[in-house]
Amino acid sequence: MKEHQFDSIIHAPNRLQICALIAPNSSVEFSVIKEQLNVSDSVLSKHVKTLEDAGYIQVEKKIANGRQRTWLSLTKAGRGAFDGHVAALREIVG
Amino acid sequence: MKEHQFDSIIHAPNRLQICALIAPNSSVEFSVIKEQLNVSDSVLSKHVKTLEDAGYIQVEKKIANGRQRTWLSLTKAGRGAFDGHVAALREIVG
DNA sequence: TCTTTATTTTCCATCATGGAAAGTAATATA
DNA sequence: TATATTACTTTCCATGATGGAAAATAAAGA
Repeated sequence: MKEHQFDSIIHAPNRLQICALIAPNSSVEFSVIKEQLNVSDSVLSKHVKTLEDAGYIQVEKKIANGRQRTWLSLTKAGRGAFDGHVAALREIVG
Repeated sequence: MKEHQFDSIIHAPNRLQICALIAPNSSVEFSVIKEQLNVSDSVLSKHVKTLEDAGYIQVEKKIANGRQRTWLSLTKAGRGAFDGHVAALREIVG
């Protein structure tokens, strides 16, 4: 059963981009996404939290050579929701 | 020079669908769109006004056998903005 | 211990969106 | 002609989304 479910959590412009940036990778750094989206820390942090609360992304803090960095990855549910949303968009716009 | 401009006026779920429903046609009836989107009169009317104010759609009242009906069509600017937005989405989601 | 780095959370203001109800304009009906 | 009906439109109101700035927090380094 293929999903083609429009998902308003994912549809929000910044969150669509966040998911799209993570999707091709296993995980992406917070700071990298922030730079790509060109948004403030607080804004990105809030969108990340929204996606995390939805169970769509997983947040991991890794400490590599003294620096703490936050890595984001799509959960299985998140990947499914993203793919489903993209499918829904394709269905809408043809 | 092709446009691939993300357009937040068009991105809103209902308006994306409104544009997508009109796009393949020269014009579509208000009531048909309302039925497809399953929204109230007032909601559709307001989204139509938003798109009209943006210069994206043209609203025409036609009176056919006694009944007034409103027909919606994309303006040239609207079609360009819609195509551009779809292109932007494709660029984002790959 | 005091900083610095990397977020996170709070505060605040604005905008978007939606439903319900009232308003409008153009007929149709009694 | 008065009233009703159809097809939206606009207003009112309430809620939720979004963003920036600034304060708060946590972990590691000097």
